[in-house]
Amino acid sequence: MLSKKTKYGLKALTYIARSESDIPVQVGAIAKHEQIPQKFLESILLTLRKSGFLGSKKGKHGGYYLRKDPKDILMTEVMRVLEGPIAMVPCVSLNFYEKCDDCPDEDACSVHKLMIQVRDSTLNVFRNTTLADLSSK
Amino acid sequence: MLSKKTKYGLKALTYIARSESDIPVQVGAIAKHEQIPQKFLESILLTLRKSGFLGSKKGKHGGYYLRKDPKDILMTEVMRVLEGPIAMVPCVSLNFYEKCDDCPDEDACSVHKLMIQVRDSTLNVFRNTTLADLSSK
DNA sequence: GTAATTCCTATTAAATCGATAGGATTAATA
DNA sequence: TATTAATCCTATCGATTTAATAGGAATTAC
Repeated sequence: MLSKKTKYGLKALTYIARSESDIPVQVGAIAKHEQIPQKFLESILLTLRKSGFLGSKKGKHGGYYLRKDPKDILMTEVMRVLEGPIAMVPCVSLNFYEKCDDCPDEDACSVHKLMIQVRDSTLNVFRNTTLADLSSK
Repeated sequence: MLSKKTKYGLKALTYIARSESDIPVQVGAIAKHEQIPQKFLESILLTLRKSGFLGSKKGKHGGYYLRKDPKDILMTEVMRVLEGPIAMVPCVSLNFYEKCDDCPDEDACSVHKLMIQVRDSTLNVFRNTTLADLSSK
């Protein structure tokens, strides 16, 4: 299941990308239009800022803005920050690899083989989708 | 993340498929060879039996056996029984559809669009993989 | 200096997951 | 028929994760 965090994060990024104006977008506005609990959204945007997708301006008339062109923001990057590993099992993860406790031989493991395929097909989607694709109608 | 339940279930099915003999395979044997807690595995095999993948024989010399040829057991079916919906969000699920509470218009939702693509690419893998593929070395 | 906003940390309630416990039922076989 | 060995069934538990809330500190526009 996709976490609410990721869902909200993607919606917020899309919202900001669609706004296009120079003035920063406020959390309150996003929360209202996308029906997201404001305090929860605050923490999500904070993560997105700390990982370099967003910039922020504090104080009155503050808010968030994109630090890169939407077409340069890949879903692989966003998903890894919000949702974590793209792979369904750590033993096939490219960025978060961990060996299985059980499983003496990965190459003989049927689950391993299957999950590599799933990982690759999902990666293929995320690698070929940018925030610009999401925010175009 | 893939649940342990699914992981163990897939390993168990593979183990049974590889055994090939006519005598039923016992939970204890699977648990031992695949390093799965036996009581947990019992409950998983029970689900797989109730959903028609496995048959069982009770009492001494009892155990589990496949009810279909491995090449006729699709990953789509197995995954739905063990892991639940293949889609990452209910609003793009073919078999477990639910409308989002928020999201007035699915077609305008960026998450929706993305998750349809992920669902389709994952489905493509599961539809083209059978237990026979998993159990072949 | 006041109002509005982001920033930060901690906490909580609920749900899910992985595993365990304890026996009831069934069947082979000595 | 008694014993043993296996599946079957229900309930429960502890740990983890998730989604959300709380409360204020820091910063900035005006």
